[in-house]
Amino acid sequence: MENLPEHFDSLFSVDCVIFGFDEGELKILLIERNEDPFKGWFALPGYFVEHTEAIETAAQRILYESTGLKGIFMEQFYTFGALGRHPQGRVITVAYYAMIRLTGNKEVAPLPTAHFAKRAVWMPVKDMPELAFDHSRIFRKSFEKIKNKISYQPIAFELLPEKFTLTQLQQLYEVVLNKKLDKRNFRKKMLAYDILKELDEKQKGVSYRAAKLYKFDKRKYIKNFQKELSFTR
Amino acid sequence: MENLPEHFDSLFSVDCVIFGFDEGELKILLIERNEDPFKGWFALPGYFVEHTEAIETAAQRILYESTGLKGIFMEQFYTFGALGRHPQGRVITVAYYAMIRLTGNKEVAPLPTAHFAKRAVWMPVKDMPELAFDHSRIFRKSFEKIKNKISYQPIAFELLPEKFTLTQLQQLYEVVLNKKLDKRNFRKKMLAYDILKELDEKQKGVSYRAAKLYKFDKRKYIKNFQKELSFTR
DNA sequence: AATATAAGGTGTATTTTTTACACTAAGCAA
DNA sequence: TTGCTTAGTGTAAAAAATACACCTTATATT
Repeated sequence: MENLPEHFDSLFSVDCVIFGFDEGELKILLIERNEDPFKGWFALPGYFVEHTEAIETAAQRILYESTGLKGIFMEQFYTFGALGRHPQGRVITVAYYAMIRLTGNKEVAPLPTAHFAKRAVWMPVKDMPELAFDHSRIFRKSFEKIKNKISYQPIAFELLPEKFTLTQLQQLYEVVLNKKLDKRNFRKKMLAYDILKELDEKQKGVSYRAAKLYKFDKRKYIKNFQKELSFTR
Repeated sequence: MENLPEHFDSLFSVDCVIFGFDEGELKILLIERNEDPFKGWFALPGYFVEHTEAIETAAQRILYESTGLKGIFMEQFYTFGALGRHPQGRVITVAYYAMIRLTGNKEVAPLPTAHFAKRAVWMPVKDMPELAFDHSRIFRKSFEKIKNKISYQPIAFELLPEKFTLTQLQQLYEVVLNKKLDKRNFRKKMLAYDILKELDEKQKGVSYRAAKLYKFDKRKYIKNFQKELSFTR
């Protein structure tokens, strides 16, 4: 790096908040740290960005190395750079979030090369421990973000299995928004948006009347909505 | 910085998008660069963050040095780190925006010590030239942001003089949202929110019937709204 | 076979919000 | 006094949101 003043150099990193939804619970992906500082603590999957890689690329790489999840599209939501946030010096971290379906992604583990992570776990949001560094704060901010976003963008479907019931969808909204919704109104509204495809298929393996399955219909969504959605009430 | 790998070091900077509203026009604050790269180009006020300062602090300092504006509260909205964004090497930039009233802030100029900036200008958004680095992109993203935010948060008032008419307020919404609003519906809705204080005072110096002046009433706003606003339609 | 259980699935009336739409009033200038 | 320009106002119709309760269906149990 020529012509640029040296004393401005800093380290920077990415941290990933990955949301999943399973058995009616919202979960996020954590690693247990294997290195100081905060050895033994839970933390968001994250690490330093290489000098020659794009931030998004780094986020994907680091998520893969620390949890085995590959090719997850994440959205940047905030950059944290408070002076004291890293005990060893100035580290600025760019935070990303993603919502993924747990089906097929339940087994998570760091690559053997990821010396900084001992293991990876899906942690229910309601049982969240205090996290390393300022990661608790980062998590809270990401949660605010998705809470807001789920109200007007169809991101809930990313958390559900490809085929889902309206009740599952409603439960997800209820968990994220932290409020009870009226079943009839919810269904009426959701179906009126005309972004779901009703399948000729029913739920299986339940010990009561099986519900119809639906898919999110991306084509319909794109066609119907350059306008705004509101999934909140 | 001990124990941390050296090859991760990068430079990082802040860039500021400062919005103003004057004579019915939305403007943003630019500097003309006085140094290579992009010498002679317009750019967003921005510079490198020092190793020992918080990012927000840096944003305030740099805005002050490059334009003379002091104590402006800015909100972070995105971090740009594409590999090729700075011709001299890897620079990650944290972008901030603010909306300020132009009254009393029309005269802007870099401090003599700010060698990188030749002059500062309020540029109408509609006349925006191509900017240095990826600043055009940063600007576009900030504009999306405020367009969205003005629809549900009372940030418009920050752009207006302390005392303003409803027509001025409406014009501002029309400029930002880029659509015509109905006068009666706009007023009805705005007054119904009950966040304005009607003053015993009228516009002065106009060559037609003078309009009533209003103030944004922050106390009322806080009292009335933990619910959501919608200023859009 | 009958019954119990548990969730699935549905409709309507009321209220609230949004929209569309056009004229009179006031103040200044000529 | 007249003309010009913007301020200021109301209502009806449509759309969206809300509140609310019962019957249906599949499975499990006896």
